[in-house]
Amino acid sequence: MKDLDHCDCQLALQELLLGQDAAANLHASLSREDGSPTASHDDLAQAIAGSFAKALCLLGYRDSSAKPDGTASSKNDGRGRYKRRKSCDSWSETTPAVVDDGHAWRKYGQKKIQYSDFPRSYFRCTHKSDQNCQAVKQVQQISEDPPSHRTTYYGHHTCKNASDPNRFILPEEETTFKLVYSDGEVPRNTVDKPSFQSTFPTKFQSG
DNA sequence: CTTATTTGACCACA
DNA sequence: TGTGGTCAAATAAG
Repeated sequence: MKDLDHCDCQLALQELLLGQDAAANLHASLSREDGSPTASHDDLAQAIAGSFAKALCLLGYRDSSAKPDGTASSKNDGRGRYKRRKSCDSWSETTPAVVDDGHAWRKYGQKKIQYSDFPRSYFRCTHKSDQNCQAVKQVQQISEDPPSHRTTYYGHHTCKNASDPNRFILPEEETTFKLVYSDGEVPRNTVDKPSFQSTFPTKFQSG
């Protein structure tokens, strides 16, 4: 069990709630198989699995496959100055297909990984320069026959264009299932120390 | 034109 | 020195 700070707990709670929400969507979608479904069952199931995986990772019950560093080296000369900063800011999820998480990503690299048959792609937030959003992710195919892709996220979005994480709920269903956050806005975009303590659990008031 | 992707070079670290 | 993460020029797409 790792040390949990407030940020971890709140993010984990978010993910659990999102998973619950996605499960509700899936249930609704399954129980109305006469009409055209608004979201594929696969996507919803992936959303559920992803949310619980993130939550478990945040709570320290899963390895987030993090890199052991924390150094921010600097050299004014050339390229390649990089490195992630905190291992606890990363999590990964594995899905049969690459899913759109609702954020605007821009690919900035691709590498062949030694013990992997498939290359790894590197993405950063499109708003890295506009809004100094530090979110990056890596996507790598793991297997082909049972299609499997692993997406590893580093850092969270701080850009305002970040669409809500309930994106897998299509607009038609949104009015029915949308999570309502404290102020109608997801409190995820405070980088390190968000200061909402009591606002978060006030959702899901049936009314 | 602007914006995104491809791709090899560059760099830090083990 | 090998590996993997990032940069940026060239290229593609809108």
